[in-house]
Amino acid sequence: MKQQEVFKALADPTRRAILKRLQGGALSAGEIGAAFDITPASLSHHFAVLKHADLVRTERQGQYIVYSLNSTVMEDFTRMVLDLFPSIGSHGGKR
Amino acid sequence: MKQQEVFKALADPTRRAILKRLQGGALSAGEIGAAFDITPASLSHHFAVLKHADLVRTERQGQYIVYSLNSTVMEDFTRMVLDLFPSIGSHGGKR
DNA sequence: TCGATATTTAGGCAAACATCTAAATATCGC
DNA sequence: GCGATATTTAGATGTTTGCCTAAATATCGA
Repeated sequence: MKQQEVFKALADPTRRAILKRLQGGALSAGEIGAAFDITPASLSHHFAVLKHADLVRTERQGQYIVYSLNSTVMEDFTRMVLDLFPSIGSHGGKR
Repeated sequence: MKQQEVFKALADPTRRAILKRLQGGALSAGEIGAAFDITPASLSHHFAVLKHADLVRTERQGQYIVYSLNSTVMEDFTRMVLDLFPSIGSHGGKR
């Protein structure tokens, strides 16, 4: 995991909201963008950051490009946070 | 918890290293800074960011200013990450 | 193939950020 | 109180970030 890239990616509220939206399942760039008041170009920039951090995956489906979460990196990140903040480490555990 | 402030604070590797160092217990600004190759002024800036995010507490002890972790906010943050990335948590529900 | 739709890339700009030096503030030991 | 030590504040500088508009690329449907 590119730890630094992941932290930087998560530092922006729009990108966190994108990840939240993707929790319900894969969505095209346009479907994601409908919830945000920024231009498609700016959205695309955010997608690039998330992709560079390996937090999302893309797949072209015809006319659309579909984004989905990369749960592997997200799990790695969660574990890393638990390591940085071990006070809560007993919480829940792994599955 | 000031969620955005916490994410921004954690986006910098020096600040994450500071938090790591504090896991062993409270340390003065100088003791923390000994591990980093930046000026005391820059260190102080990082402390200010961490403090603004409520991740650390300060207490003057005579000549020194002693920093310690604020475990409450760190636990809140960890829970929030588990909520953002529910795949690993045992309690993915909202709060 | 043409025109419409979806998305990214390129280029530019203002705001935010990390760092530095210099100066200010606070406390200690003498 | 004075000088030394510890830390913060102020001001400046170069870099990064996030957003925009305009243009490019890819795919679809007729």
